[in-house]
Amino acid sequence: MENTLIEKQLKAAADLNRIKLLACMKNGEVCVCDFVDVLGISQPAVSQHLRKLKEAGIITERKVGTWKHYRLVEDQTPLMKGILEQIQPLKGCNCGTDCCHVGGNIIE
Amino acid sequence: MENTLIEKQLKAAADLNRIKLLACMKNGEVCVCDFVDVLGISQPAVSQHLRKLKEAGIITERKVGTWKHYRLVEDQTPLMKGILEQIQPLKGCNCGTDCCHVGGNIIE
DNA sequence: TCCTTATATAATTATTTGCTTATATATTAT
DNA sequence: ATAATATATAAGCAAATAATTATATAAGGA
Repeated sequence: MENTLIEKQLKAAADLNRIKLLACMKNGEVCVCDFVDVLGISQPAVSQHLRKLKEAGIITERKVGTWKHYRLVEDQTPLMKGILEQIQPLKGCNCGTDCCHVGGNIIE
Repeated sequence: MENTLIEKQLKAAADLNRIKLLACMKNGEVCVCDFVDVLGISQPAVSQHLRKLKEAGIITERKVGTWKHYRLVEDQTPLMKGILEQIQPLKGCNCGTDCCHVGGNIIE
């Protein structure tokens, strides 16, 4: 892996709020609205954090109606595999059966 | 490992100049004067980078006369073990037999 | 169609970070 | 003691980052 990608992924992960986002996503998909409560920051701030993680190739998204569900990509780089292993999953923030006040958070 | 330590170590590692410092130290000890040439930044800037790595518990130092030799700590956290594995050693920057214009860079 | 809801983008501001220059400290040599 | 060398710390500044508020876009329901 090149140093510039290493730097990009490290920078993306090196923020407490984004670490929490990753911790949430370890349990599965999460939608933006839920993150707002978890982090206590504004919705645009959450969107910007998610964009940074997405641009680093760490997460991906899926549109579900008006909502957007984010999740970790399956193929993590060796670097991110190691980092994600050290982040404890954070319960109670990911999409449940009534995520976004509708049902169904299963990836088709 | 706690999230705050994870964040501290990620932040310390998430900088291209500090990645290069770590890449140098993968080959062994390095002294501050050598880093200045490698990175093309001032001596105080190098000192500040090294301090950040030290405060994150990633590197340690050893005084040799007027000089200071820096090296990776032996006991890395699982997080740092994984990260360091992904950084390619950078040759030609670490202390050689005539490091700092004296001899002897062996750790006693 | 219009209104509401969920998210993204833009513009702005505040905070943090990384650099520089200047100065301080410590060790060695004269 | 004084001078020279290596490194650290302090102060100041510029660039990058993370937050906010305001606005835009897109989908769903009345």
